[in-house]
Amino acid sequence: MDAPQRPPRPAPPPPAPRRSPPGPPPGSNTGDVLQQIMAITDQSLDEAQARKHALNCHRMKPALYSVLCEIKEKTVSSIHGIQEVGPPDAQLLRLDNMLLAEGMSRPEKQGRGASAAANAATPGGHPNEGGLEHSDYRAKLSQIRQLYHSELEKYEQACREFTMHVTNLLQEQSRIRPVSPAEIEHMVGIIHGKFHSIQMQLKQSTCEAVLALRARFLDARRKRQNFSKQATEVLNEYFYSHLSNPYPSEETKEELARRGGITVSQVSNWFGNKRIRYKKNMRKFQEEATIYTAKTAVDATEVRGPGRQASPPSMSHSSSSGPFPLTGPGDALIRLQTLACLQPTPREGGLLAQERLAGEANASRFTRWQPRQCPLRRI
DNA sequence: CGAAATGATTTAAG
DNA sequence: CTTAAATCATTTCG
Repeated sequence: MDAPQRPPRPAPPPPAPRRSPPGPPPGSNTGDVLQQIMAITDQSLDEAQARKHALNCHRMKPALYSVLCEIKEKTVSSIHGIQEVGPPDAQLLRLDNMLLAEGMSRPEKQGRGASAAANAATPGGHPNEGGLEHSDYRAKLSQIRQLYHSELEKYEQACREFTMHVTNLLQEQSRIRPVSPAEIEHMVGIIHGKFHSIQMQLKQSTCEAVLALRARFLDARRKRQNFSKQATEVLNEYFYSHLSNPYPSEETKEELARRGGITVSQVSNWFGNKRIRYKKNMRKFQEEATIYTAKTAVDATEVRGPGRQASPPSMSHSSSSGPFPLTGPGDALIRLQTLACLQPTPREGGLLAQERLAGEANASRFTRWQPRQCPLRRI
């Protein structure tokens, strides 16, 4: 069975097509070879090994090898030309950054980054919330992370296996045909590129999942809860006692936030909502206004609580509102505005009333935040 | 259950 | 950045 190397004999015809005695046209030769190659796939491993061995020992092998070398010489330039092109992976970079920021990039550690990000992303977060919601959120985040890493690991292992397989194959083939290490490396690079794109898809979908989760859990609109009585009271108190200029300064906001047990952002939100809604129709707030102005009046005249009124001296008697003691003008203000709204011809009457009031009760800024008449006006 | 109330966000302007 | 205005999503109320 061993066919030791013999000096190449003069010239036997090319590796005769074994299967076609009648001699088909030479063009079908390659087709024949292809067919055989395909057939190898179906053969058992033993057969393949045997065939390989036979091929290795074939007497024509050196000749074939040299021919292949020649062919390669001619095509090597083209191979070089196809050198890997560095794909623009700016997107990948972005995804990586995001995953890193989301605490996704470390395998099985505590979701530290995610938790921090979550806290940072909820400015209006109540101090008490966070326990239950966050555990749920973190559990789901961890689930995503786990899936992500198991998939990643799977892909990486598959990539390694496939790379090794291809490398072995090429090394095996290098006995038959010339295969340079650079070519193997090139092939490995291609394989890695393919797996890289798969990984990118994985990262992208992970990012999407995280974003969806975030949108679902961290959007405070979905988990809104009304303020406590205390907070509402504090806010309304300030609002109606500074009706002429309901724009608390930053320090005042902090004070209100502290007293109401809410955040400064929430105070700002509240005042924004309150101003616009009060302006929208003041009639609705008349009762509330009366209540709170009366309350502040009581607070201002009678020292009810020991600490209650002592701390905010700048708030209790607003210096900007002028000298009126809050209850009288405040009340009158409400009445007048209400009347103005109820006038059949609100345009003139309302403006006149408002201007007269403004003139009487100082408040040059008074008219500023109430530019429009009451929305009763329909034209 | 539907409407009102309400806190938060988005959009646009300064 | 702050704010007015519009809008959203939820909670509360009748």
